Amino acid sequence: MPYPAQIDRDTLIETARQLVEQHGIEQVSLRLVAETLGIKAPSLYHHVSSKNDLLRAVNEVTQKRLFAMLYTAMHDGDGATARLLAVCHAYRAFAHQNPVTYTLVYTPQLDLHPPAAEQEKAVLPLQALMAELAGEANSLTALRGLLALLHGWVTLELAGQFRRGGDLDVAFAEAIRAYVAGITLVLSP
Amino acid sequence: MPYPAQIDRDTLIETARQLVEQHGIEQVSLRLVAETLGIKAPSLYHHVSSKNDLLRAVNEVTQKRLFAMLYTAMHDGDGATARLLAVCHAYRAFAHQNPVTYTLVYTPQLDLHPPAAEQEKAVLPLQALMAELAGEANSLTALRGLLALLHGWVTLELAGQFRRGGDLDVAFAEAIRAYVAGITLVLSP
DNA sequence: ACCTGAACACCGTTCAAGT
DNA sequence: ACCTGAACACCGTTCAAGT
Repeated sequence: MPYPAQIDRDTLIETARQLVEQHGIEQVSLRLVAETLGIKAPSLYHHVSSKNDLLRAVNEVTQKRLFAMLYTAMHDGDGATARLLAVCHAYRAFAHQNPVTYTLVYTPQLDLHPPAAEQEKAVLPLQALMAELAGEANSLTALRGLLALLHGWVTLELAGQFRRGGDLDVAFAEAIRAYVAGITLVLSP
Repeated sequence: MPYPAQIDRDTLIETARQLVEQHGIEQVSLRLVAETLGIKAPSLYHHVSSKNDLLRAVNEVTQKRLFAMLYTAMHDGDGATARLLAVCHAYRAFAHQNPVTYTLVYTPQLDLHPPAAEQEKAVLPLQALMAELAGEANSLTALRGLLALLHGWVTLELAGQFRRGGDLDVAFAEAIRAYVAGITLVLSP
């Protein structure tokens, strides 16, 4: 017979997301998530099919939030280069504000990735911006290199691999500007 | 009284490394590692202090093997640019050949990283190469950007984020050449 | 329809006991 | 000095039983 639902899928996902970001992925068990919601672990299986399914949903949310930030930033400044730099700084800021969940999205070898189709759609406005700098034909390559530089930079930063001093804000801006200058030079339309 | 040691630390680490690479990090339990070595799980604690300690040791080995490959490649070709491109291709090849253990080295949020001092020493010859292109004063920034681009590219590739077609070998080479051209331009001595 | 208690097979880790 | 069996507290997951 009917039973008043105590949680729904979205609050479950959001609770899990916050717990992961706060305590780290290792500390988050289904029992902890359930307890935070005031129910028991087996009940979670009415809303997600497995822990992996839950984490995959968390990653989808993280990715959506990231790209939302990027597209907000994309309207800052005049000209393609200025808008691109704003996007890059927004990207890095997001990773710094969400170190655990950001890392989780792009950690390979665990099939926790959001569906590829989602990712592909989300990235199109950014590719259009690259097309302005490197030409239509080279926009995909230019985009891939940019994403690699952004992701690699913040990941190594978060992994504590950039600890030899220097102003990382300045260095990041320089590395980005070098890459952007390079693609307009090497790949220019 | 004395007891003939059946394993030593190095064979333990190497066995764990191969199991992780073969079966993925999730599938590798201490009981499996022990069984592979013909002993029982509790015995492992005579050689490592915890599973994390073991994985950290595996990561040290992976990092040493990676940089060994890079420095072999560094002697290929004449001129700083050619040698740098050889290093970049060696880096990517290593990641493709060791997808799981490579990923594990640079996965943040789990304190599995090799001691920072090791990393810093290993990277010096590569920094010297960057100094030839971008000048001594900018070599650290240029190095960080290069490592970011390399790590980001292979990670996104391994995470299945570059699935929209195109020749990834060519695109990788172009992205690297764009960055190298950019640093000599923007950061030049 | 949703939630629970009890149970399953696993896990990392500890430790007294064996050789 | 090294290895083992038994045990501990945990984990994800299943399922019959409750409302």
